[in-house]
Amino acid sequence: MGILGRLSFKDQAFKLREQAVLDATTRMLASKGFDLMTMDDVAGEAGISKPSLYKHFKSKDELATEVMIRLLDDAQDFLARQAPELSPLARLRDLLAWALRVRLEGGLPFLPSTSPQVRAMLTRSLRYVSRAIKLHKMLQGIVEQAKRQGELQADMPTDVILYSYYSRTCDPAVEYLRVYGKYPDEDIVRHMLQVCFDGMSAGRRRADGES
Amino acid sequence: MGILGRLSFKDQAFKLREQAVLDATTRMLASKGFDLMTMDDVAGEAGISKPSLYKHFKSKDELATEVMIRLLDDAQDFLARQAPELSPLARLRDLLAWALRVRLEGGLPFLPSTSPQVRAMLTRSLRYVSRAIKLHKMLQGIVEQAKRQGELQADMPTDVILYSYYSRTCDPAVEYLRVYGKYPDEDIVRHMLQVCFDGMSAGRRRADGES
DNA sequence: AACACCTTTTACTGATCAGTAGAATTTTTT
DNA sequence: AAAAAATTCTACTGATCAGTAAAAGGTGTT
Repeated sequence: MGILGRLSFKDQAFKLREQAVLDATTRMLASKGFDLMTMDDVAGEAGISKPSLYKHFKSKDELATEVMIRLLDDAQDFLARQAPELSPLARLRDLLAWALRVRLEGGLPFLPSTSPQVRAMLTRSLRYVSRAIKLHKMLQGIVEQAKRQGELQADMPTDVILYSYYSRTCDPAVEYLRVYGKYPDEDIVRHMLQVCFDGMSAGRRRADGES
Repeated sequence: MGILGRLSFKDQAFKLREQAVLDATTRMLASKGFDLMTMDDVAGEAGISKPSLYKHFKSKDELATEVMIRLLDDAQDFLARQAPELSPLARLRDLLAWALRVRLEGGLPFLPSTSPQVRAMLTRSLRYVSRAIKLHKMLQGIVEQAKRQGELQADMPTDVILYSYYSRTCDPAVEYLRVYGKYPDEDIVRHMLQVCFDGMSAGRRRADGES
């Protein structure tokens, strides 16, 4: 009777619509933030009705959480696809550049720095937390490698480096540079990377790819 | 008839209560953020009733704006009181350390990085904006001085430095270092300053007070 | 002690918004 | 083309919360 075929076909269409909803949510979260984003907004932006939206995600929290999970998965993918000959520092630079470009293209900040309730919401999701931990451990490994190879300051605790690194992905300086500084996107990425890795003080030379 | 005396006495009590309200709002904003903070919260925290609260501030927006204005005034005061023999870079370090300590003591992040609507609310307030501009110009002068004296990277645009500097005052790394890293406050301040001015990369020596 | 002023309490309005129910309509399948 | 499925539309519920009104209760002033 082709039941399996029919179901999988429906499922495919369903999944496509689901991705469209996630895309719409990403745009809305980036532009209005979680609190000001309404489910009517999302439904309108995705081109479906609110009741249909609830067929996909059973609450606003779940919807936002899934968006963040997809973002973490994308980051994980990016890391996995990096050229293996890159030095640890180059990998970190590369990932941060990717995250900043995602944001500049209307994507989301990576980290739920925004508000306490959003952070609480995410930490309630096991699926989110397990992915965050996995990514964290991966980056921890890279940072420690970079320290051993003399690319990062060895006397700076790894978690200090990592938390600062994460914070750069949601750094408000990005928006200020775009809105008030009127820099093109690539300049913004370049400057953010330089400030992140080299700081503001004078008297420094970039060590780039000295593997 | 002592009318002036009576009025000024009442006024004094009124102003005292007003400061208490601002303190309470600061705490609530720091803990729950603007959206989750209710006027009942603030009234309760300040120990007065909601209608009394509205005798002081005619809306939630105005209340939050006044808190931010007071914060900018405090920053301005801090700058004005700095020892004049400090080098420009030392002044910047000093001010950032102050801002971070304010936050660690339960104060507010300096910058409305939090949400688009909060930023919009603030930019609608002339009193806020004029203070922000004044502080910005002051810091701009200090940064340019520091660049001329070779303390900051001269080839980095001043606005890039400034926006990154502002962002450090509301950097979520602070909270991560406290909650997950369990560092004492002074270590957090020290690490934040080091990351801000020297970056993460290796091969750098601190130039501290080389005026 | 009487008065005037402020504050509190209680209770309300009106708006917004998450989430849902059920009828009408479109699309897909056969 | 008819049947079956999903989707959309309209309208609703219930909760939250900013902001307000008006009566009741304090507090200090004279």
